[in-house]
Amino acid sequence: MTELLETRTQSASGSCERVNAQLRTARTPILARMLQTGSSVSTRESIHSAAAQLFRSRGYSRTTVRQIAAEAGTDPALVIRHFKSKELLFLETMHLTLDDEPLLDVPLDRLGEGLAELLLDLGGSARGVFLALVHGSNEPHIHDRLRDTHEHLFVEPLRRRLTGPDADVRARMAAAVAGGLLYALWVAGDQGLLRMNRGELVSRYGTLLQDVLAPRTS
Amino acid sequence: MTELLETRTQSASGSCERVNAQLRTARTPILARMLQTGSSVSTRESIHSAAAQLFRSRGYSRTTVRQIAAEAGTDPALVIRHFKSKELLFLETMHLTLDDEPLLDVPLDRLGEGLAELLLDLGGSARGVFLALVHGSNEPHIHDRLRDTHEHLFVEPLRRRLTGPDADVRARMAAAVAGGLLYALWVAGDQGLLRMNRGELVSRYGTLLQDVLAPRTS
DNA sequence: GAAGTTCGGTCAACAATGTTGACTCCAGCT
DNA sequence: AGCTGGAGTCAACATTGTTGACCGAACTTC
Repeated sequence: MTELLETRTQSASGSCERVNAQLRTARTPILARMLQTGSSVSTRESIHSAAAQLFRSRGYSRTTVRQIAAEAGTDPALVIRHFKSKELLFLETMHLTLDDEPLLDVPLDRLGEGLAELLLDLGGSARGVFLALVHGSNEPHIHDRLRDTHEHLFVEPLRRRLTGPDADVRARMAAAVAGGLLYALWVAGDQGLLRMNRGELVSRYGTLLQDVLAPRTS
Repeated sequence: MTELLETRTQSASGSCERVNAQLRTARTPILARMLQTGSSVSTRESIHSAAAQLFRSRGYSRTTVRQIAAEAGTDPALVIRHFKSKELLFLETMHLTLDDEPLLDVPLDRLGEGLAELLLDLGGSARGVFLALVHGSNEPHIHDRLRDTHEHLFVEPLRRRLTGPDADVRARMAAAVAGGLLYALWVAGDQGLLRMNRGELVSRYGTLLQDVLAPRTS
């Protein structure tokens, strides 16, 4: 019964990295063992990538250590042995970074538009990591991670481009607006915004963010 | 006598569906139960309020059915028997509402400021419910609840005050900005914003929201 | 008034979860 | 050869949400 469930789950989530990982651990044990510490590195790697994929797609509470172990082709106990706990494994796998060059390259009077484009092109794995962090941030350590992420993903790059006594406040407000867009789209799932065409959303949010970053003196 | 009991229950709970459910279940024996054991209705009530408090303060995943039962002075099995599951109990207890009269009373050119004041005065139980919904929205039904809440807590009251072809878009963007403020303060925990004095935050966010709701034609 | 039904309450159990400890196995060093 | 240390396996633990069996009291029906 359990095997049936596991194979079903595995075949349902067919992934190239998973097959490779399994081949690495299962098919070439001799070769792997010959290299230094043996299959330790590669199983650790398998666990890491399996956990990253599962946490991203199913969130923290809905992915189980046994699922991770099955996906990585190993034992639940080994998952805990390598990374001390499920939470530490989560923290080690869920990092949200984005290149801030696009934000630093664009001229200052187009910073809002650049940020809007950046946010609305953000998708795929970034969405999964962001949602996993937000949903999991009931746990104190995950909350800390989300705070740090917000700080050095949004606030710091923006503040670096601004000047004046209230640069910090403007950067934080723009970061809040940026986070609010991701919140509305991904967390709350505002269908009205989701159905808008990208161009108009970029334009409207671009000018909005621009006004926050460099307010017009009316 | 029955009416008296019912009104008491209603005023204590404050939810239409719940009252109907109680009327359905507690049809006949309600009077005698109150006089004799006094347990049936009041246990349900105890479970409800204990669950509400625990969900608000500790979130969905960190509060356990056994904790709720202990707090209500009853048995874990009874918690499930009254409300079909932990998730349904959560959905029945976690309602986020706010009086929208303050938003409807204020003149249109002060709507942004009014909303900003409303948001920044929001605290206490509203914070707990909001965070519980956001954190728990990994679960599909809780996600639906959060979407509905966002829609008829922010979007609808704002759109009702706006006119023009893009009223819906402006309302949704303002709602996203509002949600972004709560996200930055409560979910991400932006220390810079948290440490700002309330007056300046109200002022800055007031004009920001006002610009979104009724953009200045520059 | 007696029998039956219903419903709240209690207890024990279940499967699934994260985690730990005992044990095996094998490479590399002394 | 013998020892050490680390990777892997297996069985167990406590805790979680949830269910089923039983109990007792009260309302309904005869």
